[in-house]
Amino acid sequence: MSVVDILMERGFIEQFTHEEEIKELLEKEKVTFYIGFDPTADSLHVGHFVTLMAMAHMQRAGHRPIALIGGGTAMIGDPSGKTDMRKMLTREEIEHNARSFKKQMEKLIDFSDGKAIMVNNADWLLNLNYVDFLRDIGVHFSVNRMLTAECFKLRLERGLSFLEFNYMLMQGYDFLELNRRYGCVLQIGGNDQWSNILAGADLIRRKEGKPAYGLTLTLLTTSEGKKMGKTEKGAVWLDPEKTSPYDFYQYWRNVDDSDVERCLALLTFLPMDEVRRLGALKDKEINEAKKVLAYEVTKLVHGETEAKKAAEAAEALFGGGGNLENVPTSSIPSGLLGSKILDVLIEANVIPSKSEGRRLIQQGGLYINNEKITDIDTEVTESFFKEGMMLVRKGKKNYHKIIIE
RNA sequence: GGAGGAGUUCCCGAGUGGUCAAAGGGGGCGGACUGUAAAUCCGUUAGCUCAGCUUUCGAUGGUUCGAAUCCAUCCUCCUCCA
Repeated sequence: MSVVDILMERGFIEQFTHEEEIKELLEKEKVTFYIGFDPTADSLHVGHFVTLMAMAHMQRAGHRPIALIGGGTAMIGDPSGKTDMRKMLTREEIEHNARSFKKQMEKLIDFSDGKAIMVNNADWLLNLNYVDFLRDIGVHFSVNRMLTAECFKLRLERGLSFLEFNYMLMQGYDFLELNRRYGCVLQIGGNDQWSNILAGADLIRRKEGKPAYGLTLTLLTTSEGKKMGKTEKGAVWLDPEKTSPYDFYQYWRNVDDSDVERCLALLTFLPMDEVRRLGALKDKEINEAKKVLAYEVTKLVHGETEAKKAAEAAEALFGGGGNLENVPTSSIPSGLLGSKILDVLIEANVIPSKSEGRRLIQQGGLYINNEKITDIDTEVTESFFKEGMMLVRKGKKNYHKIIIE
């Protein structure tokens, strides 16, 4: 079975520039391909994770991935599908973010012995000479054609600066540069990158007279078409400091029934037979599939130890009994004993404001040690702490363990 | 460069001197129902010492007993003309 078959079976691929040729190429040769990452945050999120998985599948099949950090292009900002212009980042921020990305990628991608490469397009983009670039690259781009590209459509209505309009040339040039430097012949990206990928492949064909290909990956969306990986707290990050392994686990534990199979296929390495079996479970049964999904994805991102801890904590809280050791914990200074419950919860970061806490209690959503709190003026005394800890439940499934420092 | 228009609470979007912490929708949160799911229904959604008070409608000043609403300046964005 070729990688393409694997990727297709698992539902990764959205479109190809040249379907048959790509299949043949990937079967016969070891190919160098690239995927771009915008270093606009200091961590990757679950949206990137699909891409990482595709990259990992490719590498396992013997191909060589290039992770391209868009240090140069981030200074421009990709207008595709965005309604707003992107804020500009400093070089220091970009470099910091790139370092974080690599650490996260190493969980899935083997960078040893040049089996995968990370490069930053700032290396060639930042020193370009404007006129040379226009004469060399600019000539090959037809504005008429660019204007018809899907990715500019929205922005043509809402406004597009010349700066951002150039993004496509930059990305196209990246592909050309990678082709020249590393023999990279394939670009992979999210489906929103289609126009940009085409631009690059075309450019290589024109400049070098050599074939170049592209393919796009499905964007991780729910069955309703909404982007996945968004929570009330924002994106679901791969960085444990930004999204704790427990929260990360819970996110996948709680996906919609209808998304389970898709997620298992895209986000784990489980064999497809198993994926289909789990995805076919009905009603209560599918909870088993969700546990597998949560465990597997957490294991890939945070490692086996963390995944086990998260699963144990969830089991203890929701399955009843068990070990509460790994439940998310915050601590309060002992001086707070005797204070009102709201002050304690604020200190422990369970609630963002007292107003919200008050509302929570009034609506009957706050439990301490599984007893509903009805009095706003409840004082937290030592008797609330069993074996040194107090279990707070906010709403139906939000647990916090509070200990005294 | 010229002429118009716009900037509202997490998002979209009403509001054009007091009854506005600001309609409506989305999202979020809480509750009911459940399977730690979805759908549905109900409540709620600036902060605080919650009776009351304080800060909020691009920014800064001003008019007024009183401004998101009027005036001035500035910033940002959009449209048309060049």
